[in-house]
Amino acid sequence: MTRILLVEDDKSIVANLTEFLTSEGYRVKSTSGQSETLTLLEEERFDLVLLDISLSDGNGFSVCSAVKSTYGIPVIFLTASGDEYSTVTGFELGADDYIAKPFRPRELVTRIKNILRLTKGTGSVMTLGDVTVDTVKGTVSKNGKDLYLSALEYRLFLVFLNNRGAILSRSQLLEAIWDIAGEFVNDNTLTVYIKRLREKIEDDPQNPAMIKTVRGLGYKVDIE
Amino acid sequence: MTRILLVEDDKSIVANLTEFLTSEGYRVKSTSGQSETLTLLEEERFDLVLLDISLSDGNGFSVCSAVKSTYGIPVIFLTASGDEYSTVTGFELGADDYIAKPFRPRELVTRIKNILRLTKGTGSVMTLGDVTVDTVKGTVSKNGKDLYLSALEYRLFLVFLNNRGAILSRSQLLEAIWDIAGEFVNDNTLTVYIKRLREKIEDDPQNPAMIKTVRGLGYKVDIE
DNA sequence: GAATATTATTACAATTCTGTCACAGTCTTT
DNA sequence: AAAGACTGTGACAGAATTGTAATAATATTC
Repeated sequence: MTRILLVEDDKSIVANLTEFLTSEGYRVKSTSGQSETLTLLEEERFDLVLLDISLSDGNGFSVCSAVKSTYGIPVIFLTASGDEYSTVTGFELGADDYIAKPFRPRELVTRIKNILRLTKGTGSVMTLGDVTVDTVKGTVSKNGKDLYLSALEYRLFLVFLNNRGAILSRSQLLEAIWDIAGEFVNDNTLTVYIKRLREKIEDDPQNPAMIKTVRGLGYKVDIE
Repeated sequence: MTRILLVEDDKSIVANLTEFLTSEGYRVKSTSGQSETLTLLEEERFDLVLLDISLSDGNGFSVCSAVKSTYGIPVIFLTASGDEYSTVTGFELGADDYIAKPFRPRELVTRIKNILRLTKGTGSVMTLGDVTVDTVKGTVSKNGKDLYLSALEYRLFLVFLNNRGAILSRSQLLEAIWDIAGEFVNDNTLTVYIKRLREKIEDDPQNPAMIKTVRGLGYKVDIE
């Protein structure tokens, strides 16, 4: 069920669009003011925002940047035709698409589907057991609780995540992490980092479930 | 250097668009037939395809699905105005955007930039100026030379990269980075991090080209 | 079981990161 | 031009990271 927030002053457009989008299987809520919109966004989760630029109190631009940066929800601008400035600025503010009024409802739906398809791919979240990595934000969490990995631990973890099942040799791992300036580091350095990483992500670091030792060959990730 | 393939029968449109897009800094090649297009795509790599639907031999739809499935290059449809069928079908075939003729060249450029931004995000490598971020490896480089960003600097940079063009307020940025435990940090902390980040990624940190200050509002990323 | 090789752990300085302060700039308004 | 608000900078301690060495633990081989 896709939830759409329609931010629009014009009552007739609200009525028409709500009816049409609902008939297309979307769940629609509408607001008209800037503060009202931001309040509703805090209370409820939406999948997409349809945003009229000419809001009565302030303009839609500030709402757009707030929506994009805080919630990461895709935004489609509804704009008066011929208002090229709006188009350009809208995109620069992070809008994902815009459509000029008057528009055909069917085209709007098509654009909605398209944007949802395009933006879905941008959120890159990987999981290993109960550990989640958001590579877009650069954050790691375990059971919803945030973990703090240092820069090198983070990169080491990513190497494992992107090579699940493969046995990674010491030299491969060393190369992957410490290749920055062709510097040589102690071979044991890796061992220590493995330990530190395990201590942060494993339930029982002494009996690691995620990063397994393959004696004589290296390390590998077993589980999905 | 962004390479665009323009597939269009109308010679005057080809001439005009080629000139305009070239002046905008794009590299443009054009073809007119279906087979010619597919041949050129095999020989050369393009970043984006502008595709007229009404090709003389066969229609543009089959070219579109070929481009998307074989090469994964984003496609923008050029369509006759009012041809709603084209719009809908085009999107369903995997087009990333469409624009109705006659269109303003500037709007086309805006859409081109937008699509490149949206589709670039899905891959693992993002660029801002001469700085490249590989979110799969967790590495950052500038002109091919590796940069070392601390964990927090890296996350701050990612926030900017994923919200290009948007003005990000101090509180938004603070929230995005220091929200891990709901701890409160000094407001100036962000200022200092901005400075440190600029010192690592900017050519001239005193005159930042990537992370711009928007006085009274926050910061934003301007360039592509 | 003893010897050996491999991996794990602990501990330790050197370095870097992190957050804050005080103050120096800069822009805007009056 | 002066005042006020906002942003940038340098410096500073405390904390964390980073790499290494020494030592312990474990598995493998003989």
